[in-house]
Amino acid sequence: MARKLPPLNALRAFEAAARQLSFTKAAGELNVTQAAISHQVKTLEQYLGLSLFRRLNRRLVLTEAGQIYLPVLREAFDAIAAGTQRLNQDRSSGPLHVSVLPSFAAKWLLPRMSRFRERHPDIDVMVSANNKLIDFSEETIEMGIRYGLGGYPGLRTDLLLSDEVFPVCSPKLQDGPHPLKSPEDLRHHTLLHDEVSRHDESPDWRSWLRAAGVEGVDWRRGPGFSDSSMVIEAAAAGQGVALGHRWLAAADLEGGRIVMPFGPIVPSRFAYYIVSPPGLAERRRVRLFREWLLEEAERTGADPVPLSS
Amino acid sequence: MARKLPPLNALRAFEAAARQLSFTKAAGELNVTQAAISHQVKTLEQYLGLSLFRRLNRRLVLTEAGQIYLPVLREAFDAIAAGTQRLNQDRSSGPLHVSVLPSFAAKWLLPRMSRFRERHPDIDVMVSANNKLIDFSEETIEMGIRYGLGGYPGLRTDLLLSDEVFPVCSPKLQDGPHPLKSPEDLRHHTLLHDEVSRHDESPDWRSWLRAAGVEGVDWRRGPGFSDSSMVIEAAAAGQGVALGHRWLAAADLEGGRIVMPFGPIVPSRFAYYIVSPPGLAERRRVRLFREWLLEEAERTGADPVPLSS
DNA sequence: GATTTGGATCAAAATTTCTAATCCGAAAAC
DNA sequence: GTTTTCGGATTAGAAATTTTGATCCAAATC
Repeated sequence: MARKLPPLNALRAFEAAARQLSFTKAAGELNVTQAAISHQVKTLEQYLGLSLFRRLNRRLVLTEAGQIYLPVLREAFDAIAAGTQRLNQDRSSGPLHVSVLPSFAAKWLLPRMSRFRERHPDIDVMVSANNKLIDFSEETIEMGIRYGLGGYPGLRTDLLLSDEVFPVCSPKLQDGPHPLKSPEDLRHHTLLHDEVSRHDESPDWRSWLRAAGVEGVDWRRGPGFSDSSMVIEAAAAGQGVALGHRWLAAADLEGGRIVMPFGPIVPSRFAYYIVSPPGLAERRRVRLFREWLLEEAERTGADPVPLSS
Repeated sequence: MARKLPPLNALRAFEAAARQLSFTKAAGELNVTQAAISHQVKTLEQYLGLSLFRRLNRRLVLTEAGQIYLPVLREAFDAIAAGTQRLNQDRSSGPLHVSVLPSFAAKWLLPRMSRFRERHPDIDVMVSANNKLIDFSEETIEMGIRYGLGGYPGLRTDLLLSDEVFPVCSPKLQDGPHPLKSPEDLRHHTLLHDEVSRHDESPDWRSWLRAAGVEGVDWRRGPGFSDSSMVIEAAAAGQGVALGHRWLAAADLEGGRIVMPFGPIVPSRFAYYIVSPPGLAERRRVRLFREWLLEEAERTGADPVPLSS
C-alpha cells in the first residue's frame, strides 16, 4: 500500500539537471545555486544507491539508470504541471477578480481603470472593494491590493506604491479664524482619524506628531471614520484636519478641494502591495493587470506633493 | 520553458489526504502528524488560490478542483514509484552484494552464513570484505555492515549489535611466569592494538584502562595490527594481551583459544549497524537478509561473555 | 601559461517542515 | 441531554532540510 517515493525535491533537481545536462543551467532554471543542485542530485543518488550521472571533465552524461529515469520524471512532472493548469481553466472564463480596499479603489484605482480598459479591451475586471483580508482559497479572487508591511507568506507579492502621510484640510479652514500655518496651530482644530487600520504600526496622528516633533497636541481628540477616503471627504468638508495618505489625497489636492497647510511629509512603513496566489500569478490576465498597475504606479510616483503656499 | 510546479511535498500530502479522505490517515501513511498534513494542504490551497477540500463536520469532501487534481497526482506519483522500481531491476539479477569489515566477516558473519543459505537457497550472497567506507552510488553494493556511532545521513540504518571490550589473551599467557590476575598485571605484558579504527572515539586500550580505573600502565606500548581479527589471532598466539571486541572474540573464547583473564567488560559506544540506501532497503532480498541478520543478532546477543576461571 | 568553465565540498545561514499542545464543533454514546 | 470522542485548525517553537557563499580542483580554451 504505502508507496514509497524518493525525495521529491531531489527528483525535480535531477530532472532539470538531466534535461539540461548541466547542473549550472538547472540551477538557473530552478532559481537556486549550482551547489544546491549538486547536493540534491547527490542525495538522490545516495537514496537510490546508484549514480545517475557520469561526471566527465567538463560534461555530464547520464548513466543508464539516469537515462531510464529522466523520461519517467519528465512525463510525471509535465502531467502535474498540465493538471495544475487545468484546475484554473474554468475560473478564467469570468472577469478578472481583484480585491481592493474601498479607499484605494475610490481614490486611486478606479480613476485609472479606463486606461486599462483601453489597453486590454478583452479583459473584464471586477473590482471587489472591501476591508477584510482576502482568503484566496475561499473566493474566486485572483489578485488583491493590500495596505501593510509586506511579507505575506505563501503569496506572490509586488510592491506597488510606498506611502507618506501629512496633514490636509479644506482651504477655507486653512485661512479661517484659526489659520493653519505651523503644526502647533493644530491645537485649535479638530483632528480627523481613520479607524480602518487598527494595526499597531499603521500611521496615525500620534506617529505623525511624534515624527514632526510637535508637542502639546492631544492626538486622541476628534472623530474617526471607518474608511480612509471618508476622512479625506470630511476634511474637504471643513470638519477638521485629516492625516492624508499620499495616494488617497493626491487627486483632491490637485483639484484644490483640500490643501496641505504645512509639512512635514512623513514616510510610512506601510505600503500598497499587489498580492496573488503563486499559482495564479502567471496567468496572462493577472500578469497583464499587474504589469499595468506597476506602470501606473511608476508614472504617478514621480508627481511631487504640492505644498500649499 | 520554465515549467512552474506547485510545492511538491504539499502535493504529496494532498494526494495522500485526498486518497484517504482523511488528514489523520494521510498523516499515518506519511509518518507525520495530522498537523503537518493540515499545514501542507493549506499551503497548497494558498498556492493554487482555491480550496481542494470542503471541511465538513467530521468528514472531508473533495471540491471539484480536488476531484480533478487527485487522479492527476495519483497517476504521476504512481509513475514515479514504478519508474523508481525499474531502476534497480537489472541489478537484482546478480547476487546480493553486501559489504562488511573483514574482521566482522571472518569472526561473526561467515560462520553463520550457512544458516541463511539454508533458509533462502534462492538468494546468493556475495560478501565484500574491506575496510573502506562504501559509496553506495558508485558500486553495486546494496547493503553494508558498519562499525561506528550510527547516524549515517541519507542511509537507512538498523542497529545490529552493540559492542563491549575486555582484555583477552592466550590461556598459556594467563598462567605463565607473569600471571594475569588483575588489571595491574598488565604492566608486565605486551599490549596488542588494532589500527583499524583511527576514529577518536573508537574503543582502545586507553579508554579501557581509564574505564577500569587502572593507573600506571602505558597504553601506548606494543604492536598494532591493521585488522581487528588479527589482533585476536596475535593474542591467541601468545604474543600479548589484546583488547577483545565482544563479537570478534566470542568464537575463540568459546573454543578456548583465548580467555578473558579479568574484567571489567566495558561497553563501547561503537556498534555494528546495517546500512543501505533507502531506495534499496525494501527490496525482498535486502529485507530478508536484514531480517535474518537481526534474528541472528538477537539469538547470539543472549550469550554471556565467559569469564575464565 | 593564464583564464575560464563546471562540478564538488564545507560549514554556516536560511528556510521549510514538523511537532506538541490546545481549541473547537459536531456527532456518537451513554 | 450531557459527556465523550473524533477529526481538523491553529500557534509558537523545535527540528530538519535546503540553500548559500566561499573555495577547490581539473580540464579546456585562449
